[in-house]
Amino acid sequence: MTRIDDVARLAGVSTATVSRAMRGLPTVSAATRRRVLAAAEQLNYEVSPSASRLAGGRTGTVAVVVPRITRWFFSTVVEAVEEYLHESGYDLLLYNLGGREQVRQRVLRTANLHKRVDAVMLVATPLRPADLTALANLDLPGVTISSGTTVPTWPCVRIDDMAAARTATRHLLDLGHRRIAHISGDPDQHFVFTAHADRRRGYQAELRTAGLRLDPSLDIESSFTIDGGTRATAELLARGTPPTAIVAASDEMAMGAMAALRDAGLRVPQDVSVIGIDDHDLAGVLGLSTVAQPAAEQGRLAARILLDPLGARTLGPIVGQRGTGRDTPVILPTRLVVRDSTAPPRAP
Amino acid sequence: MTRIDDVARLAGVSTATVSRAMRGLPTVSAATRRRVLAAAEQLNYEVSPSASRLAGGRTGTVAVVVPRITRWFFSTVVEAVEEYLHESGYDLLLYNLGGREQVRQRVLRTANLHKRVDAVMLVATPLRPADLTALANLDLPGVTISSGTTVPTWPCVRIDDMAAARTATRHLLDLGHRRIAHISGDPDQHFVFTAHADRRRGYQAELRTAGLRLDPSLDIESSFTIDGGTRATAELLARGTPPTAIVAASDEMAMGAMAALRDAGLRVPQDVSVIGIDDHDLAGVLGLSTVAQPAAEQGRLAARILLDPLGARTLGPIVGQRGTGRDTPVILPTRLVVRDSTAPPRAP
DNA sequence: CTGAAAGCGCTTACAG
DNA sequence: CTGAAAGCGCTTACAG
Repeated sequence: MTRIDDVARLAGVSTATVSRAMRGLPTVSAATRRRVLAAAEQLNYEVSPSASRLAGGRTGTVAVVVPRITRWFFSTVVEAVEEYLHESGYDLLLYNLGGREQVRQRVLRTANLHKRVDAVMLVATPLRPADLTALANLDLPGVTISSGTTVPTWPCVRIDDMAAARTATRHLLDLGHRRIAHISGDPDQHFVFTAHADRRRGYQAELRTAGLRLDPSLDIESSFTIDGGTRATAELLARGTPPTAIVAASDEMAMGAMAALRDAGLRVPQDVSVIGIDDHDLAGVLGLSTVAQPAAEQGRLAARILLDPLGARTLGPIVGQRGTGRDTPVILPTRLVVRDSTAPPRAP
Repeated sequence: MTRIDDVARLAGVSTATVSRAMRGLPTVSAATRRRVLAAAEQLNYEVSPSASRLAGGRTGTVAVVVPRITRWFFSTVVEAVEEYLHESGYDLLLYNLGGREQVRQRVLRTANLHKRVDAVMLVATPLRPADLTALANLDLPGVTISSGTTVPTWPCVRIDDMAAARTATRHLLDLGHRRIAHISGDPDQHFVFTAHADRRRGYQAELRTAGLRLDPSLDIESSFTIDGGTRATAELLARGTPPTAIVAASDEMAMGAMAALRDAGLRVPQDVSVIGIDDHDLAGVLGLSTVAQPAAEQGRLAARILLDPLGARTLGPIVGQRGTGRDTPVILPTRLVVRDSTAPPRAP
């Protein structure tokens, strides 16, 4: 395997100069740089990451932490982040928490990360208060996606969860619904994660604005998954008169709800309207109305915010960015997408 | 940050002994090991990966290459692989090809990988013949998942694609269908990737076994996605009398087909039956009949086959494994799952 | 079973 | 703009 001194010899310079030229440092004359690059090319030389990391203290690697890569939001974010990182010359170390407490510990506790990566991205990762301080003390650049996760000194990219839920609820109100249920995630008291709470507040606020009373029996907590949607809806139906419409806190929950309604012999939207939040890849196939959130764009933007201060060769401005997210979160817009799962309630 | 000599000093041994003790080498006395581990614990010491890699030549990292992490099969495989790798002490470097030719080049061409990882896993990655030889010459352990990708010297884990398609087709025949269409992936002549070809052969073989003539107008090539399924089905319907049933080469294609049928005013299964292959997370919600393949298990198994020869602390035998995949592929079983998208054809 | 010493292949002050 | 030399923090023969 060719090493730096092979290139140095061929180019007739020192290894220090090769090192500088390869990294594009400005302190190398154009002619020398050309000679070095030609020699590297000719020898098919590639810098050894291990040696470079040990000597330089930088890893060229970013850790991306997601709860479950199999869910739409996370795989979509990771796809966008992977592209941005690789185009910027960074590697992506994937950590999929998958609900394993040990993994959370290992990943989030200090020592593990700061020797393997230059920066950390946390995607909608429920954190314990202790994790928060541990991360803030990590002395590593970081960024979070989604309001659920906020590390004191890290910038954050997200949507306005409360507004998204308000939009969904208002759509149903506009159609004439008055008996509107809400199914959302299950707030684990051990974790700091506010996305579902914000969505719930949006649903409630919009009903209040419309002058409606909140009916607690129409507001169900479950988990943020297809199966959670199914269970929440079954519970809802078991409680008596069904609502005429359901706001689900995610598209996956909405899909679970549609399945539960079908199993109960209720038609969507004739008997019950359903709306989600996300714009999942399959929302179109299912005819699911939803409030779309830009998952890939949140990923790209977060990647850029993370890499910029590292002096990475980042990829130009991103459309729609307002602010850097460093002091205040960057909030990306959502938008209502009406399909076939929502319609006016039947005349009584 | 504590280094190896801090630990050595505290434990009263040399750094060589600390190194050996930390890695669990057998050439350390129990008493010494205990002393070293206690010192490391006390100092909160963690080996520097960069230094360890440079000195030892091992990276403790595996590259996992997928075409698109957002698709069901790939995210499910990656989730299982991530768990196995991390439990075995390995890091996972994610490469999402995403159809970008440059990325394929960068990832698959020699120099890039062999300095950053100890091994490579390729998941259903269409390869050019030139890539195949490049990888075989990489001198790096590797494993592939799915018959689409076969690197000469690498073991392979997959299902029997032809048998899966036969099972799907036979189910429709058993229900009484005779006019059965097939929609599958688009074979790109530049790539070596045989999964769709194998599934097509299974469909055709089963029809022939039933004594039916093949009707080329019922066999459509499209892409392996939701959208591909929609387009293929629209094309099918545009060709005249619709079939009474469709075999889709993947669940995502089947979902696209269901959407296209609905848009055309045809009901599933009353007018047209649809069956897929996969058992996608959402197949249940959609009531989609399918031939299930064990994605997570293929991932786990491939990870194990990859790590075993590296002397990794692997995690015991995996149920259902037959052979090591080194000489002949490991073939995992599929099974028919009947839901609501398949039914007998209507009486004419 | 343990240690002294060389070496892995770079980057970085420092000096010029 | 360029080079000589030290050093990054480990692992690995080698010797005992």
